Amino acid sequence: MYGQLKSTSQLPNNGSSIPDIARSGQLDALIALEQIGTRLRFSRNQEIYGQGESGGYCWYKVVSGTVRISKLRTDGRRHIAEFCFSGDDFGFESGAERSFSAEAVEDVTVMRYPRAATERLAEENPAVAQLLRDMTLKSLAAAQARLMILARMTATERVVSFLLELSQRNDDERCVELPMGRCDIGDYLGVTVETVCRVLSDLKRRGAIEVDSHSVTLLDRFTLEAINED
Amino acid sequence: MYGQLKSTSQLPNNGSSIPDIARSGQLDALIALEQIGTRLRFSRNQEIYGQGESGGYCWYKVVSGTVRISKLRTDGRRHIAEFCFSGDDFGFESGAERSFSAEAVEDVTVMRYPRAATERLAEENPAVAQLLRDMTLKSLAAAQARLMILARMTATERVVSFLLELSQRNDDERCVELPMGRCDIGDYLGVTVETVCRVLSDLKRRGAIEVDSHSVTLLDRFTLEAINED
DNA sequence: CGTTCGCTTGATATCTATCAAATCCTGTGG
DNA sequence: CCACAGGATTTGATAGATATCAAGCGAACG
Repeated sequence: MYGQLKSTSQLPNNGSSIPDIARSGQLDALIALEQIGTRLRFSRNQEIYGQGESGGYCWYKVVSGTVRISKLRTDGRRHIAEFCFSGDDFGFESGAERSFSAEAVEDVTVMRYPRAATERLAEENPAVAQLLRDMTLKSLAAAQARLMILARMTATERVVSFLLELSQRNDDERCVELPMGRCDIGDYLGVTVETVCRVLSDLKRRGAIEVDSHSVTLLDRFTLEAINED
Repeated sequence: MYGQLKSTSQLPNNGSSIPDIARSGQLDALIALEQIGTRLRFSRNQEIYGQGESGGYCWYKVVSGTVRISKLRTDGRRHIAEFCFSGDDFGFESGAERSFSAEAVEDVTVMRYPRAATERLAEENPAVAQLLRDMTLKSLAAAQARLMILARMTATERVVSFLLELSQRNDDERCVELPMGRCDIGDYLGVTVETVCRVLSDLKRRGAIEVDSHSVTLLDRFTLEAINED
């Protein structure tokens, strides 16, 4: 669906033609970015990049599959900062050293973009620069929304907000795929695996959802929205 | 210390001189941004902008004082996403509508920058664009670090990480000023006021800190760092 | 001087983590 | 195709942490 686009004619990669590129819009910006990317495949649980790795020198886009961005603390506690699905960008970091690691939740294909080339492109093409800013802003908004959830919500509210979030990213509003395990969900929501299971079972008992190992069907959206209110 | 700079000669605001501005570096980018800002004052608890307000059309920088970025849920629970001290930028949002409000914790002076002019500047001057991206990236990193804290840490760990965070932003490493109330701290850390008090009292009993209503002295940094480990 | 608001402490209730065990999947090899 | 091993999921019992409710204290302010 995604991947390396072939329409190269009007987009020379050398930096000598600023005026040409500067006039292109968001779409051309996207195409220009595609040009400098490499397509990569990772299998289940394989590491895409590791915490502490020196390579803050690129960023990524999920082509297909699911990626988790996580951090392991010295005491063994793990936190998942984000799940990335196809179309999502990840791997932006300010420092040179990665403070998170990225792993494939299931078999995954990603595009990797070198940072230097991206910066160059951004310098030449304001539309690219704005695109990058928008991507970062979007990530920021998502992180802040999650701050709210983790700060104050109960386990049930967290799980429900997670299910509703996933359902909004889906074509099918009723059936939510869960490519990640219960443990991943727990580490994402800041609760234990057991709590995730108990909440799911409880929602099932109440008739709000149907649970399967790798998918959930939202039966009573009204109840779920009520739990999630706001 | 901050404020509207006076050295205007080489920085015309009309958009007709791209080459001139395009060659300037980060410092000039900062100066260029200062040019388009307005200085404003707010008194304690006064609203700088409100949740739901249409004006995502500007962003701000704290000149002096402390600002809190918060969100009020329909059920009355409040969450503070961020405290901003002098030098900090705030108010970046992707949507047109504000999803958070900003209020003065104490008497505060800020610079306000209109978004349209900023965007124009970013389009003309790649250094400005990169500066904006870096600011956003910095906010993102801060938000993700806090995600970790809120997701998995105990009340004591949260309070200690808060104190250490504040002390790092201070000149005086030992004495931490607390311009915000205990309730604000609780809403920032995702715990109740009572819990904040209890943790502070406990740390005091253990000899790790000295507590005053509006300041804390870090007596035993070793113990504090140990609690905060990682 | 009294009022009010913010801070602190205590008692209890509630929620979630932890520990333990049973059951269900999934992939593998026969 | 089936049996089996190992991990993931689910459920139960209990302990621990924090919220909630309640009351006392203290400082700022009219």
